Amino acid sequence: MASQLSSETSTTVRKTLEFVQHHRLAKGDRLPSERELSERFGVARSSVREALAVLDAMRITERKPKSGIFLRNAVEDGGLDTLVLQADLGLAFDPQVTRDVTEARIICEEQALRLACQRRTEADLTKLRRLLDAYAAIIDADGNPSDADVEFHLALVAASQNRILVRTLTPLMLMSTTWRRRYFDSAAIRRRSLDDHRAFVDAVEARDEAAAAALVKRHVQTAAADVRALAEQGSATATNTT
Amino acid sequence: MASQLSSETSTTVRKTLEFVQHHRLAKGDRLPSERELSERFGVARSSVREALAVLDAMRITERKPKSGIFLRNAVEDGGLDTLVLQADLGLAFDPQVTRDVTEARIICEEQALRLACQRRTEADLTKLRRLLDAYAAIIDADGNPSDADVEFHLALVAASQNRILVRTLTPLMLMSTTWRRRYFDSAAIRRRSLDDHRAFVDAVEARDEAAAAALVKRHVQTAAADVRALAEQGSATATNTT
DNA sequence: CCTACCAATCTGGTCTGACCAGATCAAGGC
DNA sequence: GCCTTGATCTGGTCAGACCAGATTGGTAGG
Repeated sequence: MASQLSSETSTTVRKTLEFVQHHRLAKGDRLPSERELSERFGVARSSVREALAVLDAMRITERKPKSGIFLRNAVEDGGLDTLVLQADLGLAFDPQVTRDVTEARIICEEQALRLACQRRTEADLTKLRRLLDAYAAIIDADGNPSDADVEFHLALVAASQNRILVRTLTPLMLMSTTWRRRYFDSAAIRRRSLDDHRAFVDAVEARDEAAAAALVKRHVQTAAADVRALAEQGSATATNTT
Repeated sequence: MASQLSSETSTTVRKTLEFVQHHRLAKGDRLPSERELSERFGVARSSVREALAVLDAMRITERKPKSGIFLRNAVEDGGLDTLVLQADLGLAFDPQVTRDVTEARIICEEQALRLACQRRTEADLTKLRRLLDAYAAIIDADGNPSDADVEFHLALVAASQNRILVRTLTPLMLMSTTWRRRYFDSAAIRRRSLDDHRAFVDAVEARDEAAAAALVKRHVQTAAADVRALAEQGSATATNTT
């Protein structure tokens, strides 16, 4: 969640998170008052309050009436939405986080694919083929397929007929793909990714659970390793991707 | 996420969701203007705007400047946070949703427990034993252990050393437990739940993956079945739990 | 010197009203 | 009938105000 908020609210959320990180605030610490934040950020208190409502809803902060604003979870310890928000904002990540995301994605996607093999409908297959074509069209036009990649993976999971799994994997996918946007710069990788996707659909169509499970494991792990290599390479010159 | 928002914001969020449901609004539909909502709900526009900021962040609505407020996802199609929010607000649920949540929980918790068997530390075991005692104390005092239940399950998952899995399961746990609050009214169920929890810790300590996996599957499925029975029983008199 | 109490101050919660600029739409001119 | 145009509506943002409870610092009493 938490993309494309109104500009002012979005920037205020960002500034607040940066404030927390910069001042090394931890769980339970108190933030400056709304009035001070509004002055510090150069926006009206109402704008600060909108940002705080978002942070509150994300369980990052807690506003105690007549008392103050307290950190509920450190930014590093927030919910998945917080992480997606951080990825959107281009903030840096603990390498451990990317490893955990990869592991979680493999767990959920593998089981989802197994279910998909059992339950996929003809409509699912049709949709997947269509997304496959769209994906191919994008890379033929030399575009960045990161959004199409998310859409495809989620459609694959949706074939499990479990909408909760889709919603669970959505933030994980969004995070990975934010990181992978640069990664898709390589034409070879785009092509390999498309081949993998085709193999997914074939396995699901053939109801071959074992093949699907093995494929997704390799696909995600390979991609994650490539991203990690790219990140380490990049971190020689820059600490984060802002 | 999205519990314990400030009272006004929370109720306004609720009213807005109810408005959407009541008027059968679908994706892309337009909501009344902020000014009209504020009048309709009897609160100031600033309060409406705070609620809309939350709904925006949850990707439920989209505010197009100078144009209007549009539904991005139908309430039924929102993210996990939306569902947790709905559960918090006591709104009704599609039975399919509870089934999907159960399935997703089993998938994630089973794999998390397997990892926990491999990676659990002494500190994890100490914490789990402590939570077990706290749980026992609560049911001895005839209290409702739903919060302790969430805490225990999440600690169990945390022993997998994968923080993303914890965050992924958090909303699923929160949802289940909101539903299960009534369910814990039965002393027999509270006792059985405690026994299950003890067995979890024993299996993780013994690093017995197969036992842990089987246990969690049975535990979650049994609980879900009981809740479903309770819900069907309750729905004879009331459609939802408001 | 320490404690207990009280008032000034600070804080979040909420409301009112205002201005801006772009989107929308209906009325009027061609 | 089509296009222009201006009134109107919308979200975005701001300033300032009041409330009531939490906090706190200083003072009076022990």
